Amino acid sequence: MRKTIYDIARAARVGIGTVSRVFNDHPRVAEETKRRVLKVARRLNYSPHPHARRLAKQKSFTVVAVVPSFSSYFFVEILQALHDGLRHYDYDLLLSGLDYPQQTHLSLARVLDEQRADGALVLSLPIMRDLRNVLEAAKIPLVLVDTYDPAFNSVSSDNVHGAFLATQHLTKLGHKRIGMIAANTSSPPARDRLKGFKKALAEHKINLRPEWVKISRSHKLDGFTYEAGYQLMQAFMEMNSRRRPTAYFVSSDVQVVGALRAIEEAGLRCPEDIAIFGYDDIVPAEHYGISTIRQQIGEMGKSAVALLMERVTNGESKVVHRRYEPQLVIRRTCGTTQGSRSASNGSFE
Amino acid sequence: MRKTIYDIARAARVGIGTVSRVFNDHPRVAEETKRRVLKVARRLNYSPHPHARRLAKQKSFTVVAVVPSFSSYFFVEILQALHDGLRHYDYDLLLSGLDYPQQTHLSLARVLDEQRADGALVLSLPIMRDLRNVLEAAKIPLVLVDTYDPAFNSVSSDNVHGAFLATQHLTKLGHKRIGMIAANTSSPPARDRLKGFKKALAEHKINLRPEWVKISRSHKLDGFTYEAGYQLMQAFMEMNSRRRPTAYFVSSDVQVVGALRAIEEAGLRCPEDIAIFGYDDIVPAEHYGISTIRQQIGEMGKSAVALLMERVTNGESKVVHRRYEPQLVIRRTCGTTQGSRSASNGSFE
DNA sequence: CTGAAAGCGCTTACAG
DNA sequence: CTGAAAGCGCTTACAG
Repeated sequence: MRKTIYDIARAARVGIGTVSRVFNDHPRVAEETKRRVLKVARRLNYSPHPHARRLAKQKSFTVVAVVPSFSSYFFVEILQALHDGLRHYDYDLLLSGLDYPQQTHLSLARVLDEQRADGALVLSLPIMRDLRNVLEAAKIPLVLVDTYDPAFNSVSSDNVHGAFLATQHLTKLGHKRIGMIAANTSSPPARDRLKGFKKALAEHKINLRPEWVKISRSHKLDGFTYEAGYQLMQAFMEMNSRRRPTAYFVSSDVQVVGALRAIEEAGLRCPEDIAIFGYDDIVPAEHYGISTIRQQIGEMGKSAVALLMERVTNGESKVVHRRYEPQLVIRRTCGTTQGSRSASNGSFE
Repeated sequence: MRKTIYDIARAARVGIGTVSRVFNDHPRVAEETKRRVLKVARRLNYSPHPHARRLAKQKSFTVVAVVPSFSSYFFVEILQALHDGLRHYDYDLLLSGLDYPQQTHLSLARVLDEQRADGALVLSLPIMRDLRNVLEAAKIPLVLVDTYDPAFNSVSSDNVHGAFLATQHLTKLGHKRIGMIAANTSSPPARDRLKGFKKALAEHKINLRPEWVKISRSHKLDGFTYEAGYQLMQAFMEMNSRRRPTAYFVSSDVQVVGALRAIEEAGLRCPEDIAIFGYDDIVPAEHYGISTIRQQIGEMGKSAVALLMERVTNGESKVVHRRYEPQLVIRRTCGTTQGSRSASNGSFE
C-alpha cells in the first residue's frame, strides 16, 4: 500500500504538518526532527503524492510545450534540450502537438484554462492575432522559443545575422552570382533568413536577381523539407548554366540535402561546380560536409527553461529577449576561394 | 477566478455531487438536470480541476513513455503516433528520457513508485534483468513497443521477417554475393535483422561469408547512425572489388545514407555498381530512393495505445503480443534484375 | 434521481 | 520549532 504523510508522522512521532515542512524545506524545522523524519521516510520508501501536492499548492508543477511538429530535426533537438533542462526543476513537460497551426491558440487556451500548466514554451510559431490574444489573456509565464514578439519573453537565434554571415562568406570566396533557396516566408525564421541574404548582397554591392531567389510555397513544415530543396534546385538546374548562380544560400540543411540530390542528377558536383551554404547544422550536416550556420540549440533550450522557471518560481516579470548569435561552420559544400574561374565569371556580371 | 464545482452547483441549483455526476457520465442523472448543469457549466466556462480529480479518483490519467533517445527518426515518429493515440483518451503523455540505458529501470521505478502514471509504454529497450524486476513489481499495465518479452504485452514488428524479405529480394534480383552492414547486436532489432539476413541466405543456399558481415560496435544509438553506415561501407570499399559483395542489406536507412556516401567517395554508383537494401523507411528514404522495409509505425503506435488503455480502463489483463508484418518498399537503390553481369559473377561463386 | 458528508493526500496560516 | 485544523476541488458510497 502506498505510504502517506500520516504513516510517516506516526512512525516519526511528529505531526503531519512537520513531515510536510520537512519535505518542503521549510526553514524552521529542528535539525534533529528533520533527520528523524527523513530517515523514517526513506525506510518506508515514502514520496509525496504529486497530485495531492499540486492540489494543495494550487500549482501544477508542469510546463507545456506547444510544438508545431514533431517531425523535424530541429524540434527534436530543442525538445530534448527543454526536457533535459526541466529535470533540474522537477517539473513535468506536457507536450501539446498541433495538427493544424491554426488551432494553436485553441489547444493552448484549453491547457491554460484548465490550469494544467504553470508556464508555457511556445516553439517556432508565428504569433498571429488569435494566438497573441490567448497568450495575453493567460496570466501565466511564458517564453517564446525560436520566434520573436516584442510583447513576450523570447529566446531566439538571430536568423538575419546568420543568413548574412553565410551569404557574406560566399561573397568572400569570390562569388558574384549568388542565389537563394528559401522556405515559405510565412515562417518567421524563413523570412529572416531571406532578409539576411538580401542584406549581405546589398552590403557587398551584389545585384539581387529576382529569378535567383526561389521561395517554397509548401505548407508542409513551411518548405523546410528535402522535397522543397530538391525541387527548387531542380528549377535552377534547368536554367542555362551561364545564366544561373555559382553559389547558393539555402535556408536549411534539410533542403540542402535535397538540393545536393538535384545537383548530382544534373551531372554536376558540389563544391566543384556549385557552392552551397546551408543553415541549422542538423546532425547529418557534418556527415555531408555541409557548410552551415549553427544555432546553439542546446544553449537556447537551457536558457528558455531558465527564463521560464525564474518567472514561474520567483515571479520575475520583466520581459526579456535573449538572442543567440549563430556561428559559421565551414565544411565542404561551400568550396574554397574561387580562383581564375570566379574572376572570369565575375567579369560577366 | 477559477470556477469550481460549487459555483456550478449554486448556479444550477443542485448539489455538488450532481455536478460531479454529470461530468462523470453517471448513468442515473435526469436528462433535464444534466442539461441544466451543462448549460451553466458552459456559461461559466467551467472545467474540472485535473489534479483534484486525480486525487479523488486515485488515478493519474497519465501514461509514461520511456524512450531511450529522442534523436532518431524512429522515435520521433513512434512518439508522434503515441501522442496522437492518447489524445482520444484524454490521457497525458509523460516523457521519461534516459541519459544512460543502464538507468532505465531506476527512472521507471521512480515514476511508478510515485504513482505518476497509470500505465507505461516502454520503447525499444532490451529487457534486462533489472528492468524486468521493476516491471514485474510495478502493478500497472504496460506495453512494450518495438521490443519483445514473453512476460509483457508487446507491439512489435517482425524484424527477422523484414530482414528476410529484404535479403530475399536481393537474391531474386540475381545477386549471389550479398553482404550486410549490421547495427550493434545488443539491440534486439539489430539482432533480429541479422538473423533474418542469415535465414534468407541459408534458404536460398547462398554461402555466408563472415567477412561480408560487418557489425557496428558503436554504443551511440547502437550503431544505427550515419557514421556507422559510412565507416562500415568504407571498410567494404577497401576490399578488392572482385572479392566483395555486389549487394548489401543494411540494417537501417540512416546507415544507408552514410553507406551511399562511402560508395560515392569510392567512385562507385548505386544501384549501377552496388545494390543496397535498407530498413525502416524513414522520411528521407523516399527522397534517396532507398529500397527498404517499412514498419507500420503509425499502426504500431495506435495499437500500443489501444492495448494499454484496454488494460488501464477495463482492467483487461491477458498478455497479448501483436506483431506487425513489415512491408517491402522497392525503390531505386536495390537496382533491377542482374543481367549478364549477375550471371557471370554468380558463376565465380 | 439527488443531497450531505466523508475522504483522497497534501499545505499552511494560526496558536502556542 | 511544532501540532491541530481548515482547506485545495473533486468523487462516491450512503440515505432518502
